Amino acid sequence: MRFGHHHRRARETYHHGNLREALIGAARELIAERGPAGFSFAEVARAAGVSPAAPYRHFRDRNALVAEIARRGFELFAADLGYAWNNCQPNPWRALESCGRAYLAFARREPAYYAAMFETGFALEEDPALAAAGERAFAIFLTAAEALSAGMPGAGRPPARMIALHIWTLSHGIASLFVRPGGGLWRKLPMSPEDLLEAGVLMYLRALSLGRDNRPGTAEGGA
Amino acid sequence: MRFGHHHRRARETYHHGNLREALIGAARELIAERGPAGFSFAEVARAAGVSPAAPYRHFRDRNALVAEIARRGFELFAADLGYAWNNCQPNPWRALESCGRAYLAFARREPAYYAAMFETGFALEEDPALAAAGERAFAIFLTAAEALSAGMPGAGRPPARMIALHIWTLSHGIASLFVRPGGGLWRKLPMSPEDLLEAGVLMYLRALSLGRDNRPGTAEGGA
DNA sequence: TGTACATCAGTGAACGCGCGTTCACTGATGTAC
DNA sequence: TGTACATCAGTGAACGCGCGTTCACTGATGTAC
Repeated sequence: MRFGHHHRRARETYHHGNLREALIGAARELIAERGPAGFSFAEVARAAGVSPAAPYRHFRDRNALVAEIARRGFELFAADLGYAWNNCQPNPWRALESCGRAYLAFARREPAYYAAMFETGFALEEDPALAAAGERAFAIFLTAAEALSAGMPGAGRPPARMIALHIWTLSHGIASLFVRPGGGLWRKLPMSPEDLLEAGVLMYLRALSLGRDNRPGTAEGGA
Repeated sequence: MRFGHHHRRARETYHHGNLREALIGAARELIAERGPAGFSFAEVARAAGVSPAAPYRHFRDRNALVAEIARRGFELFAADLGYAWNNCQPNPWRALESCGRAYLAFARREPAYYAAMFETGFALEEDPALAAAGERAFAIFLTAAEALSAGMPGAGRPPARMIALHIWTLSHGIASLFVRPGGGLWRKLPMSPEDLLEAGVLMYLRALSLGRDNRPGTAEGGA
């Protein structure tokens, strides 16, 4: 416990000293390269320069390792979103849109975390720590939506939770299809994902600033 | 070529007679159960009751099989969307929203196709047939958006392609997070995915039926 | 400051297993005559 | 209608490989005295 609890340089000594972190780092690189299903437990041990039995001292199995990465991803994501929200500055709708942009930025900047969080098909509900971290991230969107909602005309306004869900899911759809390389089917997007998102959020919020009376389709004889 | 080209009952004979289809069927079941990465080429052969070498007569490798399933998925998806659009009846915005609903319905009804299409992390741009099938599906959204756009006030109206992208990505985000079991982190959704989507589309189209002057944030002193 | 000891992170050898892929083969099918 | 033949879908045995997991072990660390 003197200074850092272990040698910094690690390796060269029998004990690694920081294997848990090294495993997570190696797994992140492998996920970024080949996706969350693209590597084995043995491989991540090899990448960390350690025997195939060593990881069992730190993670029950491969899934536990990926789940831990997803958990950290959500923590980091929540921090990013909090920063983007920026205490509701300069105004509520800019702050909310900024959260959407942070979603895209995160998908671009942290492909490994993003993949672990959203592309594993996990039974996430069974991991309370992971679910809680996810909740914390979503809570930022909710806070932003509440701040926005508070200054809007009441009639026909959806609940803040729904507003948060709309912006979240729109951001998620754009990130999944146009930011992540896997969704790269749609390369011919005639604008940046950020512009697509901004335009969508702008439209959405424009409607939000109105009462309920203005239904679409009126001009076309909507049912 | 007399009637069906081969025996119906198949097996019991040396030649399978319809192995290609049988492999696709077996793979679809395995994907639905365990995800697009959750089975081996040998396993799908076993499921089809055939030796592990047999699939090589029909697919170059596992990826080619999954790609073929994705391709068929997009064809089926395009058909569903066409049906949902229903020739712009009863009116343009209902028709477009109906396409969004079809997106959710497809994700729910065809988990295997959906997973093969969107959850493989494929290098899809390298498979022209697959890319073309994806384009055909998106084209329905585009047609629906164009029909809608044609009857709207021109000022501040985004291009039809952008409208189509907004509804597509919103539908995709909701389907990925709330319809697919893997996204099941968010089980506490206080409404059905369909209602969430409908509300979002409604908001969006409400803004669409206005001119550009009504910017959000006006009441809050938007920048 | 020095020694004995408990702890536990990492070792390396071992196991059985299923996978991907190849190969020469076999036998059912359809067709030419 | 019958026979010979070309085709090619499916066989099954074989290969080397890496994986997941276990186990008794080893040796570095920190601590009690």
